[in-house]
Amino acid sequence: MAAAIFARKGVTNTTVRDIATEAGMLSGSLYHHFASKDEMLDEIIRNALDADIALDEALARSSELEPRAAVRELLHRGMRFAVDHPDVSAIMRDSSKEFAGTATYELIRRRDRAIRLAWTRVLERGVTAGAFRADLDPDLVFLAMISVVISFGRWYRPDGPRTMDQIADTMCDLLLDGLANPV
Amino acid sequence: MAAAIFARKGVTNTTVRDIATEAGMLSGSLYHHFASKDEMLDEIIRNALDADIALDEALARSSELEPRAAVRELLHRGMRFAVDHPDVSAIMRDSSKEFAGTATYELIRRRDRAIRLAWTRVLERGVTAGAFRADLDPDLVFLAMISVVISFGRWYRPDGPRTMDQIADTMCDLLLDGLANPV
Amino acid sequence: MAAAIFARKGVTNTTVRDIATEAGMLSGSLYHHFASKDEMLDEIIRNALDADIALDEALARSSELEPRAAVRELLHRGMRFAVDHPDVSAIMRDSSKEFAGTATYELIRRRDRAIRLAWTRVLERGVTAGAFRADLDPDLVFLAMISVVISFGRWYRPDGPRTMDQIADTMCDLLLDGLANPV
Amino acid sequence: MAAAIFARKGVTNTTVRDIATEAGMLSGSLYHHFASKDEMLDEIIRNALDADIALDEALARSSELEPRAAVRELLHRGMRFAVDHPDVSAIMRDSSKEFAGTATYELIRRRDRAIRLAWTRVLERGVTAGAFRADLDPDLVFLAMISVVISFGRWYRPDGPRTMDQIADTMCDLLLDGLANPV
DNA sequence: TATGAATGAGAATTCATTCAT
DNA sequence: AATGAATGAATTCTCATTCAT
Repeated sequence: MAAAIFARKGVTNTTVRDIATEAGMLSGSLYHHFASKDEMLDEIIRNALDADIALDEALARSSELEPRAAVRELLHRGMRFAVDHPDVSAIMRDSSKEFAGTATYELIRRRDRAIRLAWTRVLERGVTAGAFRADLDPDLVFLAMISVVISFGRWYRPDGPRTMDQIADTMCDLLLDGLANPV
Repeated sequence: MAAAIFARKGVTNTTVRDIATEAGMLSGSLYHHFASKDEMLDEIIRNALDADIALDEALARSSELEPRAAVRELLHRGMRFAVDHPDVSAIMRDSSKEFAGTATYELIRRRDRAIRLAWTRVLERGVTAGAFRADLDPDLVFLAMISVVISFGRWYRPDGPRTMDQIADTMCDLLLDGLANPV
Repeated sequence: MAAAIFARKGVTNTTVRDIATEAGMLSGSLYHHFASKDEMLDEIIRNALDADIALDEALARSSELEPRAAVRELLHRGMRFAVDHPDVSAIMRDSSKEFAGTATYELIRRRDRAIRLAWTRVLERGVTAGAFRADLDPDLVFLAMISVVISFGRWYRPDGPRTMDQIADTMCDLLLDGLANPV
Repeated sequence: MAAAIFARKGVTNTTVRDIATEAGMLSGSLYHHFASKDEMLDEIIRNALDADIALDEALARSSELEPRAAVRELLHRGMRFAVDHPDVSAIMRDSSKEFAGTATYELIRRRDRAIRLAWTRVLERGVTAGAFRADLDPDLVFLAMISVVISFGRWYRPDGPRTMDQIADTMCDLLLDGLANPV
């Protein structure tokens, strides 16, 4: 509820009164449920990320999938999060600068690191296995892929013409095999 | 000067006093030079975009490059803008929600449309010429590529180990030919 | 409360802090009760005028009084308003220029028109009935009488030596029969 | 020049920049001609009133006119001032509250007293001479007449259908002989 | 739990005034 | 004399937060 408003207007531009009105009460009443606006934000972010971070960290350790399938898995997972938590995705993508330096922000950075680690493992294993090209800087490959996932949340509409899975598949096709026809 | 602070802290979180202090004066003194905070932002965005939009609109009309070269050109152009105007890039990427509905925002949207049109033309011609795969939804290809360009501004550091051109080239290699080794 | 300060110092010269201090609170606290300084003024004016305008408009339509009695009635009514709403009278008389162009100002002009219409009807009927001189420009007669009513609010003191009714009666005597002794 | 702006917008609502712009210079440049905004106002008022006050004070002492003619003279004189000094009239009528307590304001009050004195003398002599009715409170007669003069400046337009002298004559007719037809 | 009144620390903006050039 | 940059105090308004009821 508050998450949706944070996502729509940005965290700073959302007033406590905005949230209270949406919740059908007065702004002072919110403080019976939350200690502060910051705590509301923190709870929203934490609820969405805690399970996700655990998963990412596990993923970085295990993952026995074949390289191409692993890439597909990671891309799907990334997009799935944006679909499951559209508000939190929007807040992290568009507003996180507004709370830089807070514990909440650190949580987001921890997740970013977990994701980077998981992807890096997958990309390394692909190269080692000969499935992936060795001439591409793996940092940049990661950045390209995560860019697609991050931006996905910006334009994806659940009621649009393509399902998330179709989109993820197409993006995988593009990233794995390229836009160009083989010569 | 103001642009850098807007970029670093977000537009709403930047106070007029922040800008004035950075400029070595008191907040009221700024109004000798600008009519309002909004006007300051508008001038910053407009200065950066006016020339760029003209270029994008021209590009959408002409461009006789061979498809692969055209994709390289567009990616370079996009990243070049982020390098030349890092603050404006950051503001547009992270803060534009904060001034949705203003004339300044409309300017940004106009540029977005010009860019989309230019890319779309290039991708269509590539498919027609047989250079690009016809099985990939061109909207999604565009979105993948623009995602890479947008996110590029988020992590690129001018004093980093790779030049912008190297990064752009690698991203083109990836997007054109794919991550996977041909079988 | 706010009305008295507006009346004493003028609207522009009254600060929100002035009003808040008088009300025993801080300036920001006023905004719990009013959306803006303008709204405060508007409510003050509107509360005083709404009923009065209705009355004036009714008066312009009906009124079957004998001409001399009708003039007395109008003069009494005008002065009565200044006595009942001394602050609003003062604001309208001395400060209305400060909010020219607002909806509040239009309300005042609407009342002015209603009053002029009511007076004009009375004066016309008096002339037709032969009770009033036909050689005096009725516009000027109206302006003379309304001038007396408007200025009345400037100097009348409720605790002064004469009651409002006495004053109104004297003014009627003067305006109806003149200062000079008949020859 | 400044007087016209003060008159139109009110003193407080007129900025030094408004005046400077009208004078074709920048606000700082005005201070080579005037020490302060207050001084500008003071000079404007003083220029108009100094001669007038002297005249009023002389009038209060001398004046050998016959009572009816004296009333006509005073009314004409009052309206003449409003015609000759429309801006100063407007400032005194509408804005003087804004500078209550200043030396400039005292000057205005001094003129008010001189005028009241002159009128009072005339009215007293008229009653003594049997030309004016003795049953009308002379304070109120004065207030009625000065009200007409003050308000005159509010609505008089030099390019209107009636000249000032015609208006003054009609007002004298009304005030001296009354609105009602003699019975 | 909820209300509604109040707080207090800013926020953007205005404006008379100063002053070096 | 005029400019243009800067000042600093004041103004309206916002908003997270508190607290008695």
